[in-house]
Amino acid sequence: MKAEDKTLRELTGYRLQRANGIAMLRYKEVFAQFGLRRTTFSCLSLIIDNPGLKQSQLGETLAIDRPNLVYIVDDLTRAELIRRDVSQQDRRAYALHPTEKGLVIFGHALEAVRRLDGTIADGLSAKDHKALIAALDLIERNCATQLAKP
Amino acid sequence: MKAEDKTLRELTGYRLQRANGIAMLRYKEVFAQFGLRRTTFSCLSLIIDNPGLKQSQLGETLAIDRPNLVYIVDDLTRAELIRRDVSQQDRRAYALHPTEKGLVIFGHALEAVRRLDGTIADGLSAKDHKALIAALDLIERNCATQLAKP
DNA sequence: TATTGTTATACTCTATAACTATA
DNA sequence: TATAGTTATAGAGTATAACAATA
Repeated sequence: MKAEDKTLRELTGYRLQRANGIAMLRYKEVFAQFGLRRTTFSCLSLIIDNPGLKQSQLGETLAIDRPNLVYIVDDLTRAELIRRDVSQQDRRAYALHPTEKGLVIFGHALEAVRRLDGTIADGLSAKDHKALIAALDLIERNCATQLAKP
Repeated sequence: MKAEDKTLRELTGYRLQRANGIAMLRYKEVFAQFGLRRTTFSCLSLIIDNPGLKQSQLGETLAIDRPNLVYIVDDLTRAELIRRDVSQQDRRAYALHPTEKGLVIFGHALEAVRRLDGTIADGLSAKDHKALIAALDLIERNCATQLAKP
């Protein structure tokens, strides 16, 4: 027998968290099929879109603290999906580049993720889907400015 | 200099995860003001809405595995927000009830969470907000049925 | 001095297997 | 045998402080 969550159901944050929680389980399954996790998938995508990227830029874009990137980048490097070259401009930093293998695997993973993306939003009209994305962006902006205040 | 996330931006899951991630940081701040965490807040809410609830029912409703509930319920009990009475019908189970203190603290926390709920959705019309909730529910249902298949 | 990446560490949430006591 | 709750443990993601090398 399930319990009533009527108080919680009135809260936008609760709905957001529930939808995100269960959706991420589905994405996790897909990522795993390619030896990836959510974080390694996102980082690989960014490195492909921005070859030569530094870890600090990766972290800034994805809101991942620098210490936590170390393991993620190690993971991608061990899997030979990216290589780390010492930056010519700044010998403290690494320039991250995708390998051939990284490009191929990411291509397949992205295809599968896009398929999943379609199924989780199945039943939403194009217009409603656009409104959903706009609403999520608004929430992100509202929360970011509120966090930035102090 | 931030990196381009143009590939990721096309993905519904990425938008959902970003919005949820940053929103949960805001909720976390509010919960902390009342000595709560996201999970203890949700559980306390359910126990108040369903006095006498068993842990197994809590877990079923919130999709929290039974082992993980032990610490959550311990936490609420230590804080004297709930009490655990051995169930009369089934001596293996505990009937969970809010204490007076639990009711008062939850009341204040709920008020603050509702205020935050308003601010994170600030800029959404009532109609758009309703559409957002409907879209999140649809995603949750789509993902649940897909997970249930196997 | 400030920044890049690193190490060490800790907290939260989640996940599985194996146990106990009741049913 | 099945269920309620527990213990132990491990995997993820996230967070802070302190350090070396470089700018």
